[in-house]
Amino acid sequence: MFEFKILKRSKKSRARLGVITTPHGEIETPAFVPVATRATVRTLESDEVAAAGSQVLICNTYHLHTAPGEKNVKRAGGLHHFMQWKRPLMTDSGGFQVFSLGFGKDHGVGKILKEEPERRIPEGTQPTHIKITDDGVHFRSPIDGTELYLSPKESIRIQEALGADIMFAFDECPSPLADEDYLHTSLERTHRWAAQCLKVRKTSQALYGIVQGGGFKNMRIESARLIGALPFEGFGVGGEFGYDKRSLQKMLEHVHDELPENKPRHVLGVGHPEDFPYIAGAGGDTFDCIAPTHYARRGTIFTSKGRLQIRNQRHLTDQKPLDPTCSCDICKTYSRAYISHLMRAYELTGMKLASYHNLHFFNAQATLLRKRIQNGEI
RNA sequence: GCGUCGGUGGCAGAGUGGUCAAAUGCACAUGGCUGUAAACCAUGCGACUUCGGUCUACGGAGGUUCGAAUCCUCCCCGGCGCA
Repeated sequence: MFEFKILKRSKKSRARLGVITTPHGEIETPAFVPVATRATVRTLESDEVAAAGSQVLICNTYHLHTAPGEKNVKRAGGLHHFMQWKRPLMTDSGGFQVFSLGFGKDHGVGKILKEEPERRIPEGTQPTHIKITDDGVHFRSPIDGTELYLSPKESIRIQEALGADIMFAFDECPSPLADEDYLHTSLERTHRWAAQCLKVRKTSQALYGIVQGGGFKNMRIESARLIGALPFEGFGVGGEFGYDKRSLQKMLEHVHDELPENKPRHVLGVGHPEDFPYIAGAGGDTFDCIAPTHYARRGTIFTSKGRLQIRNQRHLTDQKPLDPTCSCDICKTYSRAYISHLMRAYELTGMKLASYHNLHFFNAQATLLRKRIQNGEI
């Protein structure tokens, strides 16, 4: 059972309000999707993640395959039961790890660049620690060196064992440093893999195809047409899109214009609070980002007035909540002084309180986003 | 009182004649982080600067030396031991 209903289309933009129905309930879209890589939104219990307003999480095939292994997850009754999360779940395919553990690690870059690089990765180059072939990817765990192989078939097999409501096709998330020829070859491979994923699937779990194409409009459009024509239940848009928010927005618009409009679109790995309006405005329905929890553990608090480095000494005497306008349990209960103290003392509770607040903030921003679309503001 | 060891930047702690504005760690500050390799990474951290340097600093005061955080003398302070 998988369904996407569009409740309202914006007259101002490509934004739409919708509901995705899954075996584990509904997702009001546009929705923010917290990242639970290893079957946990770090530092938080599943019911806390739900209490913070999260509708759906995305777990990771590569990491769960590494530990504890899909067999153990299946034995535990599947991901939902394993982590005691009762709402919808997605699993990312491991395609991002092709980048993050490959060229990303080699060059110390994330998938988003700020400016044009001096050198680009030519076609035919292999990352240092992993090997990308026509059929799949040979990984080596950066933690213990364990060898690991993922392919469309393997990824789908694992994702089916994990049992999330929504799976993603196995792709290559290309490095933002890849040159045009590299991207062409990679895109072709990702397209071939997409068809293979569809072919080998055995369950009724929804499967999203992934559009790539880097910062090249023609490749993005080509990819969107090709992937969009395949019988996926929805679509992910991955990789990088250029050097600024504006080009990201434009590229999303081009891609979404080519995708079937009655199916949900997920923007992979993008979603700082300031990104929400244009992601939705470009026609995105769901989007995930590690930012709330990732930043929280480093002391960066997201607030209605921007970011806050809670570890700074000055907060030690500040009795205000993290965000005076926030309605979360943390802001109702604890002061900046307390959380600053905990973070400075490396107390785990500090990371947890910060994570909860940030997560709540992101979810609240998504709620606000829906309201604004409803009101015709976006 | 005698003996002995020691007093170095916000803290801890290297250095024991020039290559020392002084290792390293912590603390602090700034920047980065967008499908989690990440409770992480990078930079700065005496003052002034035309960024080439200049000045002030290693308990205090003198001294030796071309040159002292480093050697000598006295003083102050602390640990330990003996009275």
